[in-house]
Amino acid sequence: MIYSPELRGKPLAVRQKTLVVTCNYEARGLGVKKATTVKEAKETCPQLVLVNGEDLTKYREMSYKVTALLEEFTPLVERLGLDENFVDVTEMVEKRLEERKKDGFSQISVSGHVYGNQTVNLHDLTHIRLAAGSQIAAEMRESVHCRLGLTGCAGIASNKLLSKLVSGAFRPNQQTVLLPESWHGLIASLEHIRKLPGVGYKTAQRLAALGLTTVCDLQMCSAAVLERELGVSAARHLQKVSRGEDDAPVTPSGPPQSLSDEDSFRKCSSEAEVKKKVGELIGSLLDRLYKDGRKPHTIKLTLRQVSRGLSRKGRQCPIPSHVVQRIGTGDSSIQTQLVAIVMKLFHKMINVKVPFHLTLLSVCFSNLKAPPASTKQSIGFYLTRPAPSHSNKLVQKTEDVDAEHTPPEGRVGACEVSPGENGSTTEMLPKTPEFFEFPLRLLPAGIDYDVFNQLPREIKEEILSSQKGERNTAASVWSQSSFASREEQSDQAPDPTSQTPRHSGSSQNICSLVPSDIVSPSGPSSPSVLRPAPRCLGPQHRSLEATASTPASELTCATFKSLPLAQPQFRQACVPELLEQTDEGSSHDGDQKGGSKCVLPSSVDAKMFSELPAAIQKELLMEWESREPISKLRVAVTPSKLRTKKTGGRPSPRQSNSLLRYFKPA
DNA sequence: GTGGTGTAG
DNA sequence: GGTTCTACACCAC
Repeated sequence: MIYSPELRGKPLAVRQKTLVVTCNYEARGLGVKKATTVKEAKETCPQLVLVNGEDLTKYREMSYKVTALLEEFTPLVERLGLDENFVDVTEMVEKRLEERKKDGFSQISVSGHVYGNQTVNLHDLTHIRLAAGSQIAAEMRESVHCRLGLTGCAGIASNKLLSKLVSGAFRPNQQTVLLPESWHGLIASLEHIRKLPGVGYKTAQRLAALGLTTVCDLQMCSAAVLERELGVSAARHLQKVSRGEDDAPVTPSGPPQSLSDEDSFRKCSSEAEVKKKVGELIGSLLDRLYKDGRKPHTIKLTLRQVSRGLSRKGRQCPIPSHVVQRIGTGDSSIQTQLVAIVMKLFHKMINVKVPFHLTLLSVCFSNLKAPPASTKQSIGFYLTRPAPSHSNKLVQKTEDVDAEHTPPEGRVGACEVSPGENGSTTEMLPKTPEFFEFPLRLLPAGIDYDVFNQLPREIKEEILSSQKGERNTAASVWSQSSFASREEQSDQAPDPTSQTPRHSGSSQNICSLVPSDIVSPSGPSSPSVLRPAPRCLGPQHRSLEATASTPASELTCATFKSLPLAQPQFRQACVPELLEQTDEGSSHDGDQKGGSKCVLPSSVDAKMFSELPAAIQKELLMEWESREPISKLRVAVTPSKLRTKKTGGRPSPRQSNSLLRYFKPA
């Protein structure tokens, strides 16, 4: 939608091969369902517009922008797939309540729906917390809408499970709070056990074999029976889930732990074909690794054979250190070397002297580590040449790494973990690569990697140093909140039965933010002008759903779900309008193609601005356009401890940067 | 660490 | 209940 606004209002589906993987509300209204075949979907809805969604690059990039934006509010953001995030807003809520204690919380009210239409008791501190959480969720949704042009739902509740379940109660682009008294009604509204998070097809089958098909069945089932079938751990977990209990913390996701690429096909039965396909997969992965900035130390090949049905098998091995070193340097031989390694793995699984028939190949890089400082590349590399395109098989000669170079200290948020409240661990997390190897997702929201890489060094440094020391927040055990994701639930939640709330721990505030679907419905489509983002848009143009839910005695937040469709074009498309919309400061004639007027903020040095690359000019205009409404939403995060379950932990958050400073007249 | 399975979006 | 592209968690070894 963002890329192709002319499609707005039309039934649209995203396909991968022969499958419809998702569709917009217009398509759903005409009977199209997810996970059906393209053929069926076309029969159901002949006017259905199909777009190819096999390449996830744009979705992934937009997805990380949403996560990064939410991380500006708090670092406690956990990703769930590409379009959902849990956000623990407990601390934010506490801070807000502290600030408003004086006036008796008179400004606190619920934003959005209350699940089951339950009455909010503003004398009940738990209700007040959840209400505050809902206001925060609304601000997050607004920010995502303004800055990224996405709409979505959110659910606010006291744990991740409930916030996720309640986030889909009202859709699209709405949010719902779950008060503790209504948890049972929400759980009971799930018509089938399969709707419980964590219960997939296989588990549902096993449970059905025990005669369990509803959540109520699960609640009533004897622990012994369940444990015999699923094992103690899974059984206990499942029974807790069936009671709305979830004590899992919101664990900041950080960058992905692995990067993989796969392709499925009808038939691949020769070694040469395999080698070719593997080369393509590795090529695109090298591009992603390059942007990521980390280096993989393990590689894995997975394949699917017709003879073995749908099951896959794989082999992995460490990547030799001399090969690791060359990854990301633009070394043109690296692809060949990696293909050779993967082909060895292939031969471990397949005897090529016997006919074989593959239907899928997947390559996965894992054990990703930040490169040692000595492998840094010179800044000239980034300023003078485009990133090597391995997938296009361009041969790029890389300059040699500058072994002497030392990264600027603390530039990008080397994240240091101080002892927890209990005095436990002190762990030094790895520092991120240097600024010119800046991982995409560590950039401030709203700044594109490619554009960033074109910036002069001083500006890069300023952007990065302005983030220094801004992150690191404690996830206190007793208070967490999350934003949950969208759910495949009916548009209207059934009337819940009020029950005694279940507590899973101490108070938590969790928001899940789930960017909603592809496009927005009602807006008139403008033919030649792409509709830009944020505050230029009325609510009718895009949809953003945010939900907040509160379980038992805690505060939880909501989930955002969105379906990012293409971003770059969106940004570019924004520019023409933004040029006319900027209302602050003096104006200068822009040198944009078409001679459109460009109005710059008064503090900007027009000459310096005009000397910047066009892409950067556009980026800055976007930034200025979005700055004002954003700033008032930003919530300060108290520096503190950050607990992560993952090894790497991550340096931190982004903050919009004051690029404006660079354009002040001397 | 490795390999397989299950889940989720 | 097999269909796509990822990513991750868990379990056994």
